[in-house]
Amino acid sequence: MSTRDTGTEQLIKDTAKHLFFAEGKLHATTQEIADAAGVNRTLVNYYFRSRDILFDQVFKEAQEGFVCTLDEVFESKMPFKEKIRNLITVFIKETAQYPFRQLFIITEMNRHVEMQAKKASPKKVQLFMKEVAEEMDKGGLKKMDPRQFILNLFSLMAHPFLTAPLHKVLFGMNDEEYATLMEDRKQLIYETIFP
Amino acid sequence: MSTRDTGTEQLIKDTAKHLFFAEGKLHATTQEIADAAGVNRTLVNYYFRSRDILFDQVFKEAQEGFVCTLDEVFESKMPFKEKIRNLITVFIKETAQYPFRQLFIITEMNRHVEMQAKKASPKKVQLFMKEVAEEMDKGGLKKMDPRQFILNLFSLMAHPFLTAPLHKVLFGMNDEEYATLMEDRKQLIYETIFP
DNA sequence: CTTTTGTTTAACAAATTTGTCAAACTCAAA
DNA sequence: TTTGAGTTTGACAAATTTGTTAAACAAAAG
Repeated sequence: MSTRDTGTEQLIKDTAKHLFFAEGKLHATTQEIADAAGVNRTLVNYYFRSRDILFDQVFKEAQEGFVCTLDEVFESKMPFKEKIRNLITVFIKETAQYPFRQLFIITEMNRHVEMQAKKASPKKVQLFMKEVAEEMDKGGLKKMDPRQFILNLFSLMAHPFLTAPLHKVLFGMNDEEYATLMEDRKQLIYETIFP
Repeated sequence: MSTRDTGTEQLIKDTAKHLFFAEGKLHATTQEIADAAGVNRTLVNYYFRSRDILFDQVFKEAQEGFVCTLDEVFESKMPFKEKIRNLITVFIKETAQYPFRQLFIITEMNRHVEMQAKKASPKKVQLFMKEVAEEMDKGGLKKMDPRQFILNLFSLMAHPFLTAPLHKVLFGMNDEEYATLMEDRKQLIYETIFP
């Protein structure tokens, strides 16, 4: 079966990603996705057979995209501090665009409990943890369990985006003001990690 | 209408909270809630009229419970550092029990966009921000936008619980090991905040 | 014991969401 | 222009989830 590529398949997938990751509509219906994409709902079935398959594809790509982005940073050969600064920049840029992507990954992991076991590709994580540990030995970093360091780093980067609606209310800020606050965090996180 | 109080109404509500906040089943169906509670599904309608009303009640109580817990800490008269240490202890204890509560609040806020405006009771937040600013002036705290400090604090406390399933896989840890890691974080967060 | 009132249950109806199918359509190739 | 493969659409069927009703049940009141 050849294809004419009207771009519809990609449009549906992109729209789904936008609803899930950017707007946080974690359980959007096929009708909502189709409406947002401006196409007939049936096309979701035509291109993806079922809602679940669309979800699975989006989920898979989300996970891969996330991992890829991080791998590029992790694998680059540069001094530790540079690498972290780079990570912060890249991560915050990505998260600003898709603040709910991790959330989606997490809630989907909750639904498919069975797959929690297999995925584990901890090699690169192990490698990064080793790098962190070495930096601690060198004295460039406060000594602690490297996993705690990683948790700190990702918490500081990701959480303010997840909780944006909450904090906008609490702080009485509009979208633009909050975006500025997030931009300022890049430097701040760096300074918090490296006092 | 008087009541005989068989405890069923409370049981349903508690079960819903457990599914939502502890297990992260953010969009559990009434049947799933009833099953988990071991009661007939119809009772959900008998006691709460509709699924939405149950959701709203649970959401409201979640929000109030969360705010109450924090208020007690914020309003206590004690030195700043003590207050923070107290906050960390209380918050982590609560979050360990209900790791997805904030998540629920956030995703529900996304659904009812209209109510984002009204809720704002920023008085206590303002007060706490002022307290943070004073502590910075005194030199007990690195100078920064108080909002950033608050974001840091809550990110460090909350996010590792939200992302627990993800990090258990990445670090290859079981539930117990991860719980220990979380317990250790209390002290670590304190030291990160007050270098 | 009977009645009354509140609770629980099962069967049914309504609403929502998803999946299927055939017909209509579009565009490139023959 | 005609054909044909892929695409889009609307109508319909199936599945899932929610809401309603009447009858069965349980416990306190009379």
